[in-house]
Amino acid sequence: MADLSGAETFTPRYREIEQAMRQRLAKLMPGAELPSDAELCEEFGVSRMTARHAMNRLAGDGLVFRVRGRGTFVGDPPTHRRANSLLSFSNEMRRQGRVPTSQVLGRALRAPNREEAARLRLKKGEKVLWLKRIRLADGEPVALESTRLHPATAVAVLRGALERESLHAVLVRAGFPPISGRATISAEPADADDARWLKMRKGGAMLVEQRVIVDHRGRPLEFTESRYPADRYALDVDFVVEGQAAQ
Amino acid sequence: MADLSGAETFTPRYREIEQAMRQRLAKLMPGAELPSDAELCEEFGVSRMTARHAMNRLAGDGLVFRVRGRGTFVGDPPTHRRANSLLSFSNEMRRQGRVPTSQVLGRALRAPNREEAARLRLKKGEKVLWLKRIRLADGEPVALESTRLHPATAVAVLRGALERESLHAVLVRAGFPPISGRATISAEPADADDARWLKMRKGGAMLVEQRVIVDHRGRPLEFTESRYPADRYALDVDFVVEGQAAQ
DNA sequence: CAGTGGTCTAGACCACTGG
DNA sequence: CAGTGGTCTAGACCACTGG
Repeated sequence: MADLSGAETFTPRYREIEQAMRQRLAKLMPGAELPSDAELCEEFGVSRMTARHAMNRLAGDGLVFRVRGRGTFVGDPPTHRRANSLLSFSNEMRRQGRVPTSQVLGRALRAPNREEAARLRLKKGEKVLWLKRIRLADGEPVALESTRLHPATAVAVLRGALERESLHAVLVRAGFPPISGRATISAEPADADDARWLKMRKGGAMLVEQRVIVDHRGRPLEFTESRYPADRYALDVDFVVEGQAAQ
Repeated sequence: MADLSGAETFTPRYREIEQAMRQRLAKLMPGAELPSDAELCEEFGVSRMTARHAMNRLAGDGLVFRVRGRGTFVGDPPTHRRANSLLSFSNEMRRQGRVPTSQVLGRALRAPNREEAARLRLKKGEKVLWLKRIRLADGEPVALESTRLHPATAVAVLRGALERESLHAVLVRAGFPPISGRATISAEPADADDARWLKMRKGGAMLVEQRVIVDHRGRPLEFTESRYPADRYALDVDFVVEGQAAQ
């Protein structure tokens, strides 16, 4: 049995250093000099490879930048590298001044297929909680959503009133706060299901988003496919041009 | 042993391994197993930390994934692009081990329409440099791109050999380095132009990306619409769940 | 010059997966 | 069980920056 919520206590040293530095960074000005690798080794009692591991992770996040021969410095203010933030459908619609509702088409605990097992990193024998919903804005159907959840969340989700409250709210309350994720966005022709539930023509263009959302330890919580009729939805993405970012 | 002969030619060992693996990856199926760290050490004659460095870079790019206790495997098909960090089309395709080419359909300096003037913040009387290209990967048409550039870039872009070099390379050389931007992603049915140039059925699903790219002062450099046939392209987006971001 | 980060070695122990 | 990737050590030489 996979205990997603369990007390998994091991934290690598580089992670501890990274977290300590994150806290320190919040109080410093951009451009301020940070301890050298050698100083970090001394302070945290680790070898240089371990200290570097921590600092290179922060550099990868854009929080610090490292200059050979000079040192390590606090990066630019976080408004520039503001990550794209995922709104729950409910919050997103409210922000647009529309009233979000959902219609639950199905909810069941069942055996995963190969893709579901891989995406959610299920162990052999674990089931997946499947959830299919229509998402509406002001009563108009805007998306058809298939969500597959890690079985650890099953009790909370099966009990939740998903017509009224957001899935993310249920997950947070159950102790599985979704933190970040990755989405793949593509286009597809509408299939019979799309046409039926979203009241559109079969073969019409759909925007399709598949996303995996993970918790604070990077463990997959949900794997969702959202299908939007082309004329009812679009996504905005901020980006940085490669090779022109910090350093 | 590291090559110490010439400073300008120095390539770290992990870089060499990384490049060698990139080439190998292009020929493998997603999910295929790759050499273990130990095997890479033997093959390339390096220590494990160096082999790991190379493979972890590939993992960071999503080209491979590593599973503790099992091994390292080829990642999902690479027609996906990390939308948060914008690669030039050319670099993106090269990273996937494909050969990028372009066919320029048109290039002209002309009066902007209302949207172009607004997006590029043109002053009254300023023209827009319009550029229409088919982007190909290994000879297969993958996108139809309409780019509108700020007139300041016109001289450089009109002179550039865009069949062979990337637009971004031309902009950088001309002193207009693209830094960041915002994209809006939607889906649309293919129109007659899409059908003609991309060799697809009219009305088929297209992934449509509109983006504005700005320079380091936030001034708009280009406004581009890219149209991808649904079955030949997808975008990846990393995100942070709202209200749960680290720090 | 002393100090910095970049690269690299040759080991080690660990948790984990599969047969 | 043997094999995997994750973590870590205690060294090393390097190119580079500044004073």
